[in-house]
Amino acid sequence: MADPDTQAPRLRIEPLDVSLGLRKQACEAIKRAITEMDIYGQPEDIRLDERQLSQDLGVSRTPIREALSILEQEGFVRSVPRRGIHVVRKSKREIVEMITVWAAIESMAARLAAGRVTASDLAELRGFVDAFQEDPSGQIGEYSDANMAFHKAIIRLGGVGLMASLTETLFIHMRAVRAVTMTQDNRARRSIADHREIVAALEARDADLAERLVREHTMGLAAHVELHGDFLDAKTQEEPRRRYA
Amino acid sequence: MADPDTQAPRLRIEPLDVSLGLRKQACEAIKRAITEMDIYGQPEDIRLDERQLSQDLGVSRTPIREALSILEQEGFVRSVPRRGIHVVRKSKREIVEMITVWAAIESMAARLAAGRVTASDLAELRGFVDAFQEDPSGQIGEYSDANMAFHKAIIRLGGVGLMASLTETLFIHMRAVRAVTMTQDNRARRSIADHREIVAALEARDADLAERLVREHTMGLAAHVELHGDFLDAKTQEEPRRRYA
DNA sequence: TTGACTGGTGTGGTATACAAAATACAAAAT
DNA sequence: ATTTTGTATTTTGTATACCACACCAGTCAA
Repeated sequence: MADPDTQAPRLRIEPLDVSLGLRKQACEAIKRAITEMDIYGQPEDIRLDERQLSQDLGVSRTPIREALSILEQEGFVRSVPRRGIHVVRKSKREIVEMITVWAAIESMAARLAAGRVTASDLAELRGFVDAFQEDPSGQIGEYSDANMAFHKAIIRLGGVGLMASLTETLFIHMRAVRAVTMTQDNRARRSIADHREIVAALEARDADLAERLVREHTMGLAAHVELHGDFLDAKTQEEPRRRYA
Repeated sequence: MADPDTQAPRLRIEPLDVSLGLRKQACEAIKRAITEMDIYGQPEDIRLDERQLSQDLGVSRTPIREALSILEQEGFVRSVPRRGIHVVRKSKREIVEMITVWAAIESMAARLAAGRVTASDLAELRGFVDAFQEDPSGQIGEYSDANMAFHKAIIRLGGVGLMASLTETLFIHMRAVRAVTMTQDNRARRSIADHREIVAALEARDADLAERLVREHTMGLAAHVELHGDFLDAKTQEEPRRRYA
């Protein structure tokens, strides 16, 4: 009798989301605005004005600040006391580190998934690769989405929810990078081939192989960024000179 | 007199920590209080009162709330709108998931470290294991610290800073668990043996072996918690009955 | 002309006040 | 006696006002 929802058929009333936190809404809105903006496009760093945001979103500064706190903790913005809040521009090194962590997590997920995948799981994975020809150069945008979905699926199939939530943030940060790297060096084409191998390894329930393939696949991206990702650091804008230090 | 710091070499005055963000201080203070408290000791969930905290710490509610936002994002507390803020009690499953992610990250770190470690790094690692006899049962407390330091060192030697910051939070969460599991099943003794093997693998620059050993070592802890960690879920306190659904 | 100082302005940090919501308690009715 | 409902209290969420500090520009002096 502990769960009133299952004991009798009653009105199915979903809790109205209006009380689901005004700060979360602000957080989502700002995060969306940040991710949709091409951070690495313009060289000057983007500054966020709390008062501007508050009157843009129609709420007071308080929820804005709480949202920005969360965003800072997630690494999207950086707040220097009394100096303002800036959208962070990840350095090449930071991107490479994020990819490395991603590789660590997803390869472990692949290992775990090898002992758990069902036939329908495998079918789903194949759907992400078979929808494209050997050379998806003509449909980079679509393939980028399918690629993302493939990797997310691997992580999900590992069965460890924490992996999914941790990589969520990593993926968002790398959104801007993926679009560029995908077009370079025939990466999309190689990516498909790698993915096919990974699915095969999972189908064979070969945990060691699946882990190795995923790791090498993703670390390949890391190496690629290490080599060709200098555009990330290129236009490093110097701070306008700080009074201290 | 606008720029006192660069004008002349004078007293090395570090900026008053009060200006270094009052919210960070509150965050640290609350986090410390949480980690030092034995969460799994008493069955009822610990509720945090904003006003109580604000007058305990001598600041207003605003920085407290921002600190709690961060702590929630880090998974230490959970804030249900209009219902209060509670210290989270990790379930067995969540602990196992955290250990799994830890294993993923640290095994990758070990792989990377195998190609980077210097002689002094190895000496440092040996210091953490050689300080104890084969059976450190008599000094569980000290060994637990050394054990933690060993794993942190592995991650640090991987050279990926992001790994260190990500696992930092994981380690804090598992603090309470480690103390218990360490005494069970001769784990401390086995732990030392495993660590010696890991150091040997790193010394041999065997990346595959180092990765595997670290993974199996840590996943062994996961399996152990899976088996014997029921005390985590045992006293699951029911909420005092909510008016809605 | 150039340097420093000094005010002004704008921004973020903090505190407080107010409103909304949920729980607890009590009273009344069945 | 128990349950339900209304009220009061507690507590969170939001808004606003104020303050401190950083930057900037203008001015004065060397």
